[in-house]
Amino acid sequence: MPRPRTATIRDVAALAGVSVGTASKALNGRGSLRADTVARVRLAAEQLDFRPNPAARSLHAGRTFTVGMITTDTIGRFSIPLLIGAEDTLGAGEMSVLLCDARDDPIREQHHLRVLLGRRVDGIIVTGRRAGTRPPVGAVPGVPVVYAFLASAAPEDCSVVPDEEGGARLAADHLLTVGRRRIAVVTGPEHHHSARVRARAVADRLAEAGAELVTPPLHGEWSEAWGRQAAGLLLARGLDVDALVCGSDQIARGVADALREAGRRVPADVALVGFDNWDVIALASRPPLTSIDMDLEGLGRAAAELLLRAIDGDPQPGLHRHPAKLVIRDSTVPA
Amino acid sequence: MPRPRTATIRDVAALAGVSVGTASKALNGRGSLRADTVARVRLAAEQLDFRPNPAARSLHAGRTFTVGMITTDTIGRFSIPLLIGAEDTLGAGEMSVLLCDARDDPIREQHHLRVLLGRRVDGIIVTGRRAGTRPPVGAVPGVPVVYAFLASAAPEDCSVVPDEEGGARLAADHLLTVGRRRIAVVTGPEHHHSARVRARAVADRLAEAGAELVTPPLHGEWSEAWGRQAAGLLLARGLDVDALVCGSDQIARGVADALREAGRRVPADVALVGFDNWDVIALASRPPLTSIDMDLEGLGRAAAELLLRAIDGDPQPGLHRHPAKLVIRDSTVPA
DNA sequence: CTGAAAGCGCTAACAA
DNA sequence: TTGTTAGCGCTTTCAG
Repeated sequence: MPRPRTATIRDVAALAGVSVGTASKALNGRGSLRADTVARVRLAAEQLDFRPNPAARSLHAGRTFTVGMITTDTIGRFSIPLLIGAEDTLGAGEMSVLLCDARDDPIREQHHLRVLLGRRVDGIIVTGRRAGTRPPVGAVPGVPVVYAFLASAAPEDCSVVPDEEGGARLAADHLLTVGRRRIAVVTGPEHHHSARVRARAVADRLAEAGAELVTPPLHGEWSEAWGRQAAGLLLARGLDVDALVCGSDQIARGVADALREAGRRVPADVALVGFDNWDVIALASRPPLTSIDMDLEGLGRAAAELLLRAIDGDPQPGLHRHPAKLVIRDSTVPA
Repeated sequence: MPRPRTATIRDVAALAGVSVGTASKALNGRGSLRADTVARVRLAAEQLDFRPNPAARSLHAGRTFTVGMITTDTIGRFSIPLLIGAEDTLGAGEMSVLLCDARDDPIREQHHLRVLLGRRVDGIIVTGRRAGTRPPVGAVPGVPVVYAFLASAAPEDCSVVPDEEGGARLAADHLLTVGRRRIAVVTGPEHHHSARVRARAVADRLAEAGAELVTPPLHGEWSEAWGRQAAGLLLARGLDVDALVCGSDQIARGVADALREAGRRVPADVALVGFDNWDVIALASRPPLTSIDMDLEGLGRAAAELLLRAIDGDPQPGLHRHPAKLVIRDSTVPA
């Protein structure tokens, strides 16, 4: 099945009546050529729909104009927006993205890393499911690596992470602004970095405003079921709470359901802020959830930009925080 | 920033004390060489961590061992599992995947197509958000294309789609098996291909069993809100229904919530089957949803296999249906 | 201003 | 059994 041979620069040169060298210069704007020569070559290239063979180009340039993206997060909820953002800014240049899914398996990750290096990618973006930090990928001689969403444990590596603390402060801020003072936190497992960081940030922000959490953070799973259970706990204790900051939209939605079923009104009696701004959850909730959006797509773009700079010889090592945004919906401010 | 030059085959040959041609043969098992020569070359390659330069290999072979995957579905809920499946089987060989996100924009799609062809990919997988068929991508001279999840409108193209009809029949079958006879359908928009196909398949299966739908399919949005609304409608009409097949898990979850809040028990009074087996929804529902799983990851693998065959000169044109699976949970069979 | 030729790293004829 | 060489498509000196 011989693919119709794509036009080579020799074909272009022949059609334009020049040598290959001249054709190359004309197409790349190198050297100095007569204007009409350039025009003739350009025309010939156009007619033949000439596309330079990237293999040949790479062979010469020592670059592949390709970056690898290796993700640990099989589920994809977090890596997808990241990937989209990264692909967007990389594709805007002439970079393409090689995708690898390591499925949370260090062996597979190492395998993919070798494959990517074998393919001579110009750079690598590493991402994965939520966690505080991760061990750096192995030795990658001369190929820049940017960690996105979760940071490398090596502080000199380049990492871009969501500003979870800032996001949590935004949530607290917002609740204070709408007049709430008796605030509690319902979040994920205590051993989970995000859960701890966000809870503490809320507490800190309240402290700055002269308030404090009504009760220590309630830790559980990242699930609606835990949200329902936590709401039950709070109600059973008879706590006087007028707002909750939840560690995820799923938790917030569970809380909303349980409160409604217990006859409490959201937000009239209790205002609710979620985290992640995961539309499927936040919009389906009754009422729709105010939520903190980590702007993962923007984070992906930022990671891609850092990688491009590193590839261009201008690395920006260290930890970069990407700001979160507050998205206001009915669970704090009724329509 | 000169990357530490990776070892070339010349280095290997020099270290092993042979010519490059011999080294090449030794490494690729070509020609006939003395065993100890082969061993010596292999050892040298090992020591130098030699990786053949793919650009050079491509230049010679006229292949890139790369396939493009171009997705229209920005949201990613459907394309992600597909992508994972495809990446899995492609990566198992020596193929890598170039990812492109067209964001549901024909212009971007065309752009990415040109980029992929410019990169001389060996094949292309096209996927996108749910719909019946889509216009074939433009002329792709000699590069095999497989459409996954949604079919090309051109019947001679190779497409792999979920067997939605079979899935819907599974749902009906299951309800009949657990003794339900008064069955209705709540699904997505009437103009939506999947909604129509699934509803009709349920009706057909019931007809085969000598039953019929209690009421014509209820069409609405693919949302929980519509599920709640539809349940309200059914209750208001006082219909005697003992099971519902829903067009999506979201609809099913909305139905479940509304039924519960109206005092009906699921599944004791009304059994519920969803569609998509989207764990976030199906598991969070009260009760967890029995659902039809389209096995998108398997579908992605199937698409990749078809593409590999086409690349190897053995194309399988036409429409291929990938079977769906029934996943039983509490909404039809209580724990 | 243009052409000829070398070379990027590798494979595959062909010679030895 | 091994070495030599041409050539994949392109860019880039270096001559002309």
